[in-house]
Amino acid sequence: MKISYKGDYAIKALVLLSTKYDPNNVDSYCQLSEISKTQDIPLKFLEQILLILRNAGYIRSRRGANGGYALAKAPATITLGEIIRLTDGSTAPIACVSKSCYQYCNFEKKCVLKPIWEEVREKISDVIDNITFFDLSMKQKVIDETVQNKEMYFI
Amino acid sequence: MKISYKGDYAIKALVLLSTKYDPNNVDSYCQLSEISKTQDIPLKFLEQILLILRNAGYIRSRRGANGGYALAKAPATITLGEIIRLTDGSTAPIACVSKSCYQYCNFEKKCVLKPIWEEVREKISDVIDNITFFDLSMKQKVIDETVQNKEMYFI
DNA sequence: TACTTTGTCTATCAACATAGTAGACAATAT
DNA sequence: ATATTGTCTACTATGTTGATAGACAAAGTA
Repeated sequence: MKISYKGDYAIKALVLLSTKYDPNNVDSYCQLSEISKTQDIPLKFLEQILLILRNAGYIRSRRGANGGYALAKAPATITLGEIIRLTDGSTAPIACVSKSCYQYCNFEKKCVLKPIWEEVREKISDVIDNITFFDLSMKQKVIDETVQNKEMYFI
Repeated sequence: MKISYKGDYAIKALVLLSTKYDPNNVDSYCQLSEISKTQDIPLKFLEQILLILRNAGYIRSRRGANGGYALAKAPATITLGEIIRLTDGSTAPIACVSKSCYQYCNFEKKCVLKPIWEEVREKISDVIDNITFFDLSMKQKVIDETVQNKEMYFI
């Protein structure tokens, strides 16, 4: 599994939206330009990525003044793994052991490698499918507070 | 970590050479054409891959009639991980957590993702760095015998 | 010696993926 | 009306992958 810039950017955008997630305030949107600036993501590239996330139902958007993007579902219901698969495709090391993009291979039944690739696939899934954007947003908030405190010492 | 055809072919060639490894018979070489046919690898592509393996010291070769390739070291001393890194580069999910191809990232010190990518990297290494071509060749021999026995039942 | 067999090395190439950029358009708020 | 903000499609530069081609070098054999 390699994380592309597209995937990395998608995750960072979702982490930001997760820290701002508030089901009681449905009219709060985070703008493209803000995400682009704070996460250091090329604006027009980010635009395309947010479109993918919106079309997949993870975020919703509003046009016009005071428009922007917001999470469409609770952060705890979105796993890191599903976002990676959405933006970067299969997380398996090779197509013959992929659940999402399986491709048949002639060697399959007498292959010494297949069980190994399956093990790698499972180990990766164990990590990324058990982390939600709620987990990430909580950790991000802690980091943000720590950085803010450190900066205050300099005043 | 994605295994490319190049990596897959390199591993399959080395598994074959490992099953034929015999330190007592230094004059036994396995020919390019045989590896190509039995492993279903395009001959000219395989040639380039074997060149990489030879230049890295994993195999040795002999030209001319009865020439070919043979392992240059004991299968037990070659891990799956080092061959993957040789042919496909870093096995880390992202450059900022790669040991072999590390690249600095501005976010590093306040990144919620880095520890996760490190965990993924470690889980992958746990698998591929603890498997040697001796292990693979032993399993391959068992498979070959089983397949042969099955075929004999049809006679 | 001449010839066949086998590996060596470098160049080239088509197809695809990645990481963007550009610009016309649509909706919303004031 | 107008400014603001997201939408959508097209395009492009660059690199990687998975090969293919062909001239060359060495080793064995008649």
